[in-house]
Amino acid sequence: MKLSTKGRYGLRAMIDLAINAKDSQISIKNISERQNISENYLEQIIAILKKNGFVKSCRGAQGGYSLNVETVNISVGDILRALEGDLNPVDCITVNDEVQCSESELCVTKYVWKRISDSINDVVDNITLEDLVQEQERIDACNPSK
Amino acid sequence: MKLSTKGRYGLRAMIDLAINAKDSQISIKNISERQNISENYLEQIIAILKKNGFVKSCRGAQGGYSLNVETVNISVGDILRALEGDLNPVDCITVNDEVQCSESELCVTKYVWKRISDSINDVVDNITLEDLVQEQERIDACNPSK
DNA sequence: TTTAATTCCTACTAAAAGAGTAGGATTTAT
DNA sequence: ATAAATCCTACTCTTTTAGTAGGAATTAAA
Repeated sequence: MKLSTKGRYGLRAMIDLAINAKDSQISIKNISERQNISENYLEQIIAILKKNGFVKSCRGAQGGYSLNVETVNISVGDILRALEGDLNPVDCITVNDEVQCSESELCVTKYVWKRISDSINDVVDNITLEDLVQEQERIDACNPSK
Repeated sequence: MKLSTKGRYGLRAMIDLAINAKDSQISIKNISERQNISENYLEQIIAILKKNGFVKSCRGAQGGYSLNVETVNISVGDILRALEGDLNPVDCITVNDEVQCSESELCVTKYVWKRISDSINDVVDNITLEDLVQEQERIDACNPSK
Protein backbone atom coordinates (compact mmCIF):
# COMPACT_ATOMS: atom_id res chain seq x y z
CA MET A 1 0.00 0.00 0.00
CA LYS A 2 2.81 2.38 -0.88
CA LEU A 3 3.32 4.92 -3.58
CA SER A 4 6.40 4.30 -5.70
CA THR A 5 9.24 6.75 -6.16
CA LYS A 6 7.70 7.70 -9.48
CA GLY A 7 4.77 9.36 -7.80
CA ARG A 8 6.83 10.90 -5.04
CA TYR A 9 9.63 12.19 -7.23
CA GLY A 10 7.22 13.30 -9.92
CA LEU A 11 5.19 15.42 -7.56
CA ARG A 12 8.34 17.04 -6.21
CA ALA A 13 9.49 17.70 -9.76
CA MET A 14 6.21 19.42 -10.57
CA ILE A 15 6.51 21.63 -7.50
CA ASP A 16 10.11 22.40 -8.41
CA LEU A 17 9.10 23.35 -11.92
CA ALA A 18 6.28 25.53 -10.69
CA ILE A 19 8.65 27.45 -8.45
CA ASN A 20 11.81 27.52 -10.51
CA ALA A 21 10.60 27.67 -14.08
CA LYS A 22 8.10 30.46 -13.66
CA ASP A 23 9.06 32.45 -16.73
CA SER A 24 11.97 30.46 -18.05
CA GLN A 25 12.83 26.79 -18.29
CA ILE A 26 15.05 24.55 -16.24
CA SER A 27 17.05 21.46 -17.05
CA ILE A 28 16.79 17.96 -15.66
CA LYS A 29 20.22 18.41 -14.18
CA ASN A 30 19.01 21.46 -12.36
CA ILE A 31 16.00 19.72 -10.83
CA SER A 32 17.89 16.55 -10.03
CA GLU A 33 20.52 18.44 -8.06
CA ARG A 34 17.96 20.37 -6.05
CA GLN A 35 15.77 17.34 -5.44
CA ASN A 36 18.49 14.72 -5.05
CA ILE A 37 17.11 12.43 -7.73
CA SER A 38 19.18 10.59 -10.32
CA GLU A 39 19.24 12.50 -13.61
CA ASN A 40 18.50 9.50 -15.76
CA TYR A 41 15.64 8.33 -13.65
CA LEU A 42 14.12 11.77 -13.38
CA GLU A 43 14.25 12.00 -17.13
CA GLN A 44 11.95 9.01 -17.41
CA ILE A 45 9.56 10.44 -14.89
CA ILE A 46 9.39 13.79 -16.61
CA ALA A 47 8.80 12.01 -19.89
CA ILE A 48 5.59 10.64 -18.40
CA LEU A 49 4.58 14.08 -17.19
CA LYS A 50 5.22 15.45 -20.64
CA LYS A 51 3.24 12.69 -22.33
CA ASN A 52 0.35 13.67 -20.09
CA GLY A 53 0.62 17.28 -21.16
CA PHE A 54 1.67 18.59 -17.78
CA VAL A 55 5.09 19.87 -18.83
CA LYS A 56 6.60 21.11 -22.06
CA SER A 57 10.20 21.02 -23.21
CA CYS A 58 12.73 22.83 -25.37
CA ARG A 59 15.56 20.78 -26.77
CA GLY A 60 19.14 21.83 -27.36
CA ALA A 61 21.57 23.89 -25.35
CA GLN A 62 19.92 26.11 -22.75
CA GLY A 63 16.81 24.05 -23.26
CA GLY A 64 14.80 22.52 -20.48
CA TYR A 65 11.35 22.01 -19.08
CA SER A 66 8.55 24.17 -17.79
CA LEU A 67 4.95 23.64 -16.79
CA ASN A 68 2.38 23.37 -19.52
CA VAL A 69 -0.57 23.97 -17.20
CA GLU A 70 -1.63 26.55 -14.65
CA THR A 71 -0.86 25.45 -11.13
CA VAL A 72 -4.46 26.17 -10.12
CA ASN A 73 -5.74 23.89 -12.85
CA ILE A 74 -3.91 20.71 -11.92
CA SER A 75 -4.48 18.61 -8.86
CA VAL A 76 -2.22 16.26 -6.98
CA GLY A 77 -4.60 13.54 -8.13
CA ASP A 78 -3.94 14.33 -11.78
CA ILE A 79 -0.22 14.05 -11.20
CA LEU A 80 -0.27 10.91 -9.08
CA ARG A 81 -2.66 9.04 -11.34
CA ALA A 82 -0.49 9.86 -14.35
CA LEU A 83 2.55 8.43 -12.62
CA GLU A 84 1.09 5.60 -10.55
CA GLY A 85 -1.95 4.51 -12.49
CA ASP A 86 -5.31 4.51 -10.75
CA LEU A 87 -5.21 4.93 -6.99
CA ASN A 88 -7.52 2.05 -6.17
CA PRO A 89 -6.30 -0.33 -3.48
CA VAL A 90 -7.34 -3.36 -5.53
CA ASP A 91 -8.07 -3.86 -9.22
CA CYS A 92 -11.54 -5.32 -8.85
CA ILE A 93 -13.33 -2.00 -8.54
CA THR A 94 -14.23 -0.22 -11.71
CA VAL A 95 -16.92 2.25 -10.95
CA ASN A 96 -19.00 2.41 -14.09
CA ASP A 97 -17.65 -0.45 -16.11
CA GLU A 98 -17.64 -4.16 -15.69
CA VAL A 99 -15.84 -5.66 -12.76
CA GLN A 100 -13.06 -8.14 -13.49
CA CYS A 101 -13.45 -10.42 -10.50
CA SER A 102 -15.75 -13.36 -11.14
CA GLU A 103 -16.85 -13.45 -7.52
CA SER A 104 -17.77 -9.80 -7.48
CA GLU A 105 -21.49 -10.39 -7.25
CA LEU A 106 -21.03 -12.31 -4.04
CA CYS A 107 -18.03 -10.55 -2.60
CA VAL A 108 -18.58 -8.01 0.10
CA THR A 109 -15.04 -6.73 0.39
CA LYS A 110 -15.48 -4.67 -2.75
CA TYR A 111 -17.49 -2.15 -0.74
CA VAL A 112 -14.45 -1.62 1.44
CA TRP A 113 -12.15 -1.13 -1.52
CA LYS A 114 -14.58 1.28 -3.10
CA ARG A 115 -14.76 3.43 0.01
CA ILE A 116 -10.99 3.53 0.38
CA SER A 117 -10.62 4.38 -3.26
CA ASP A 118 -13.16 7.18 -3.09
CA SER A 119 -11.57 8.71 -0.03
CA ILE A 120 -8.08 8.70 -1.52
CA ASN A 121 -9.25 10.26 -4.74
CA ASP A 122 -11.27 12.83 -2.87
CA VAL A 123 -8.21 13.96 -0.95
CA VAL A 124 -5.82 14.20 -3.87
CA ASP A 125 -8.35 15.81 -6.19
CA ASN A 126 -8.87 18.60 -3.71
CA ILE A 127 -5.26 19.66 -3.42
CA THR A 128 -4.01 21.73 -6.34
CA LEU A 129 -0.40 22.15 -7.32
CA GLU A 130 -0.89 25.81 -6.45
CA ASP A 131 -1.71 24.86 -2.86
CA LEU A 132 1.59 23.05 -2.55
CA VAL A 133 3.56 25.78 -4.25
CA GLN A 134 2.22 28.38 -1.84
CA GLU A 135 2.97 26.20 1.15
CA GLN A 136 6.46 25.50 -0.17
CA GLU A 137 7.19 29.17 -0.74
CA ARG A 138 6.05 29.91 2.78
CA ILE A 139 8.48 27.31 4.10
CA ASP A 140 11.32 28.49 1.89
CA ALA A 141 10.86 32.06 3.08
CA CYS A 142 11.71 30.91 6.60
CA ASN A 143 14.77 28.92 5.46
CA PRO A 144 16.82 31.31 3.35
CA SER A 145 19.78 28.91 3.47
CA LYS A 146 18.46 26.94 0.52
CA MET B 1 -0.63 1.75 -4.41
CA LYS B 2 -2.21 -1.68 -4.15
CA LEU B 3 -3.03 -3.96 -1.31
CA SER B 4 -1.39 -7.37 -1.54
CA THR B 5 -3.20 -10.67 -1.56
CA LYS B 6 -2.39 -11.02 2.12
CA GLY B 7 -4.71 -8.19 3.02
CA ARG B 8 -7.40 -9.22 0.59
CA TYR B 9 -7.36 -12.93 1.37
CA GLY B 10 -7.02 -12.29 5.07
CA LEU B 11 -10.06 -10.08 5.21
CA ARG B 12 -12.09 -12.67 3.31
CA ALA B 13 -10.86 -15.36 5.68
CA MET B 14 -12.00 -13.32 8.68
CA ILE B 15 -15.45 -12.87 7.16
CA ASP B 16 -15.58 -16.56 6.35
CA LEU B 17 -14.65 -17.46 9.92
CA ALA B 18 -17.22 -15.07 11.33
CA ILE B 19 -19.95 -16.67 9.27
CA ASN B 20 -18.92 -20.31 9.24
CA ALA B 21 -17.28 -20.83 12.62
CA LYS B 22 -19.98 -19.25 14.74
CA ASP B 23 -20.12 -21.94 17.40
CA SER B 24 -17.68 -24.48 16.08
CA GLN B 25 -14.39 -24.33 14.28
CA ILE B 26 -13.43 -24.77 10.67
CA SER B 27 -10.30 -26.02 8.95
CA ILE B 28 -7.98 -24.25 6.57
CA LYS B 29 -9.06 -26.69 3.89
CA ASN B 30 -12.64 -25.68 4.44
CA ILE B 31 -11.94 -21.98 4.07
CA SER B 32 -9.57 -22.43 1.18
CA GLU B 33 -12.15 -24.35 -0.82
CA ARG B 34 -14.85 -21.81 -0.21
CA GLN B 35 -12.59 -18.83 -0.88
CA ASN B 36 -10.48 -20.33 -3.63
CA ILE B 37 -7.19 -19.67 -1.92
CA SER B 38 -4.24 -22.08 -1.79
CA GLU B 39 -4.24 -24.05 1.46
CA ASN B 40 -0.59 -23.55 2.20
CA TYR B 41 -0.69 -19.86 1.54
CA LEU B 42 -3.84 -19.33 3.56
CA GLU B 43 -2.14 -21.12 6.42
CA GLN B 44 0.56 -18.45 6.51
CA ILE B 45 -1.99 -15.68 6.42
CA ILE B 46 -4.04 -17.16 9.21
CA ALA B 47 -0.84 -17.58 11.23
CA ILE B 48 -0.48 -13.79 11.14
CA LEU B 49 -4.08 -13.31 12.19
CA LYS B 50 -3.52 -15.72 15.04
CA LYS B 51 -0.32 -14.00 16.13
CA ASN B 52 -2.34 -10.79 16.33
CA GLY B 53 -4.91 -12.44 18.54
CA PHE B 54 -7.75 -12.27 16.02
CA VAL B 55 -8.26 -16.02 15.65
CA LYS B 56 -7.67 -19.04 17.85
CA SER B 57 -6.96 -22.60 16.84
CA CYS B 58 -7.41 -26.22 17.94
CA ARG B 59 -4.87 -28.71 16.71
CA GLY B 60 -5.44 -32.32 15.77
CA ALA B 61 -8.23 -34.12 13.93
CA GLN B 62 -11.47 -32.15 13.77
CA GLY B 63 -9.44 -29.16 14.85
CA GLY B 64 -9.56 -25.83 13.12
CA TYR B 65 -9.88 -22.11 13.60
CA SER B 66 -12.44 -19.72 14.94
CA LEU B 67 -12.55 -16.03 15.77
CA ASN B 68 -10.97 -14.90 19.00
CA VAL B 69 -12.72 -11.51 18.99
CA GLU B 70 -16.26 -10.22 18.73
CA THR B 71 -17.05 -9.07 15.21
CA VAL B 72 -18.26 -5.74 16.57
CA ASN B 73 -14.93 -5.19 18.30
CA ILE B 74 -12.61 -5.52 15.33
CA SER B 75 -12.35 -3.16 12.42
CA VAL B 76 -11.23 -3.66 8.86
CA GLY B 77 -8.35 -1.37 9.78
CA ASP B 78 -7.17 -3.71 12.51
CA ILE B 79 -7.15 -6.60 10.08
CA LEU B 80 -5.51 -4.81 7.18
CA ARG B 81 -2.80 -3.20 9.29
CA ALA B 82 -1.95 -6.59 10.81
CA LEU B 83 -1.52 -8.10 7.36
CA GLU B 84 -0.15 -5.20 5.35
CA GLY B 85 1.69 -3.09 7.88
CA ASP B 86 0.76 0.56 8.25
CA LEU B 87 -1.49 1.96 5.57
CA ASN B 88 0.52 5.10 4.90
CA PRO B 89 1.24 5.83 1.24
CA VAL B 90 4.87 6.68 2.02
CA ASP B 91 7.14 5.88 4.91
CA CYS B 92 8.14 9.43 5.78
CA ILE B 93 5.09 10.17 7.89
CA THR B 94 5.13 9.10 11.48
CA VAL B 95 2.55 11.06 13.33
CA ASN B 96 3.95 11.46 16.81
CA ASP B 97 7.47 10.23 16.42
CA GLU B 98 10.45 11.44 14.51
CA VAL B 99 10.28 11.54 10.77
CA GLN B 100 12.83 9.48 8.83
CA CYS B 101 13.30 11.71 5.82
CA SER B 102 16.11 14.21 6.22
CA GLU B 103 14.36 16.73 4.00
CA SER B 104 11.16 16.59 5.99
CA GLU B 105 11.52 20.04 7.42
CA LEU B 106 11.57 21.54 3.97
CA CYS B 107 9.36 19.09 2.13
CA VAL B 108 5.81 20.04 1.45
CA THR B 109 4.63 16.76 0.01
CA LYS B 110 4.43 15.25 3.46
CA TYR B 111 1.21 17.16 4.03
CA VAL B 112 -0.29 15.33 1.10
CA TRP B 113 0.83 11.94 2.37
CA LYS B 114 -0.52 12.73 5.82
CA ARG B 115 -3.94 13.63 4.48
CA ILE B 116 -4.13 10.50 2.36
CA SER B 117 -3.02 8.40 5.27
CA ASP B 118 -5.58 9.91 7.61
CA SER B 119 -8.41 9.42 5.17
CA ILE B 120 -7.57 5.77 4.52
CA ASN B 121 -7.32 4.98 8.20
CA ASP B 122 -10.51 6.84 8.90
CA VAL B 123 -12.39 4.71 6.39
CA VAL B 124 -11.08 1.33 7.48
CA ASP B 125 -11.36 2.09 11.18
CA ASN B 126 -15.03 2.84 10.76
CA ILE B 127 -16.01 -0.44 9.18
CA THR B 128 -16.31 -3.31 11.61
CA LEU B 129 -16.10 -6.96 10.72
CA GLU B 130 -19.72 -7.14 11.88
CA ASP B 131 -20.72 -4.65 9.18
CA LEU B 132 -19.25 -6.89 6.51
CA VAL B 133 -20.72 -10.05 7.96
CA GLN B 134 -24.19 -8.55 7.93
CA GLU B 135 -23.79 -7.34 4.38
CA GLN B 136 -22.45 -10.72 3.31
CA GLU B 137 -25.34 -12.57 4.94
CA ARG B 138 -27.77 -10.28 3.18
CA ILE B 139 -26.12 -11.11 -0.15
CA ASP B 140 -25.98 -14.83 0.58
CA ALA B 141 -29.67 -14.87 1.46
CA CYS B 142 -30.43 -13.79 -2.11
CA ASN B 143 -28.08 -16.38 -3.63
CA PRO B 144 -29.08 -19.67 -2.07
CA SER B 145 -26.97 -21.55 -4.65
CA LYS B 146 -23.85 -21.14 -2.55
C1' DT C 1 -3.70 -47.92 20.14
C1' DT C 2 -3.39 -46.96 15.57
C1' DT C 3 -4.86 -43.88 11.99
C1' DA C 4 -6.27 -39.94 9.74
C1' DA C 5 -7.03 -35.20 10.00
C1' DT C 6 -5.44 -31.37 11.32
C1' DT C 7 -2.33 -27.32 12.91
C1' DC C 8 2.48 -25.75 13.10
C1' DC C 9 6.84 -24.46 11.21
C1' DT C 10 10.26 -23.19 8.00
C1' DA C 11 12.80 -23.32 3.87
C1' DC C 12 12.65 -22.79 -0.92
C1' DT C 13 11.33 -20.71 -5.58
C1' DA C 14 9.43 -18.42 -9.71
C1' DA C 15 7.73 -14.25 -11.41
C1' DA C 16 6.91 -9.48 -11.26
C1' DA C 17 7.73 -4.88 -9.82
C1' DG C 18 10.70 -1.20 -8.39
C1' DA C 19 14.50 1.65 -8.88
C1' DG C 20 17.60 2.81 -11.21
C1' DT C 21 22.13 2.63 -14.99
C1' DA C 22 23.93 3.21 -19.35
C1' DG C 23 24.72 5.05 -23.52
C1' DG C 24 23.85 6.64 -27.95
C1' DA C 25 20.88 9.76 -31.22
C1' DT C 26 19.07 14.23 -31.97
C1' DT C 27 18.55 19.13 -31.45
C1' DT C 28 19.95 23.90 -30.84
C1' DA C 29 22.03 28.24 -28.56
C1' DT C 30 26.45 30.18 -28.44
C1' DA D 1 31.97 23.53 -34.49
C1' DT D 2 30.90 22.56 -29.90
C1' DA D 3 28.76 21.90 -25.77
C1' DA D 4 24.51 21.50 -23.46
C1' DA D 5 20.53 19.81 -23.43
C1' DT D 6 16.35 16.59 -24.56
C1' DC D 7 14.98 12.07 -26.45
C1' DC D 8 14.84 7.12 -26.58
C1' DT D 9 15.30 2.47 -25.23
C1' DA D 10 17.57 -1.50 -23.60
C1' DC D 11 19.65 -3.51 -19.71
C1' DT D 12 20.38 -4.82 -14.67
C1' DC D 13 20.23 -5.43 -9.82
C1' DT D 14 17.35 -5.90 -5.73
C1' DT D 15 13.25 -6.56 -3.29
C1' DT D 16 8.65 -8.01 -2.89
C1' DT D 17 4.92 -10.94 -3.94
C1' DA D 18 2.67 -15.06 -4.17
C1' DG D 19 2.98 -18.92 -3.64
C1' DT D 20 4.97 -24.42 -3.20
C1' DA D 21 6.77 -28.10 -0.53
C1' DG D 22 7.21 -31.08 3.00
C1' DG D 23 7.98 -32.72 7.43
C1' DA D 24 6.96 -32.42 12.77
C1' DA D 25 3.59 -32.27 16.36
C1' DT D 26 -1.06 -32.90 18.04
C1' DT D 27 -5.47 -35.03 18.81
C1' DA D 28 -10.32 -36.98 17.83
C1' DA D 29 -12.19 -41.01 16.44
C1' DA D 30 -12.17 -45.90 14.80
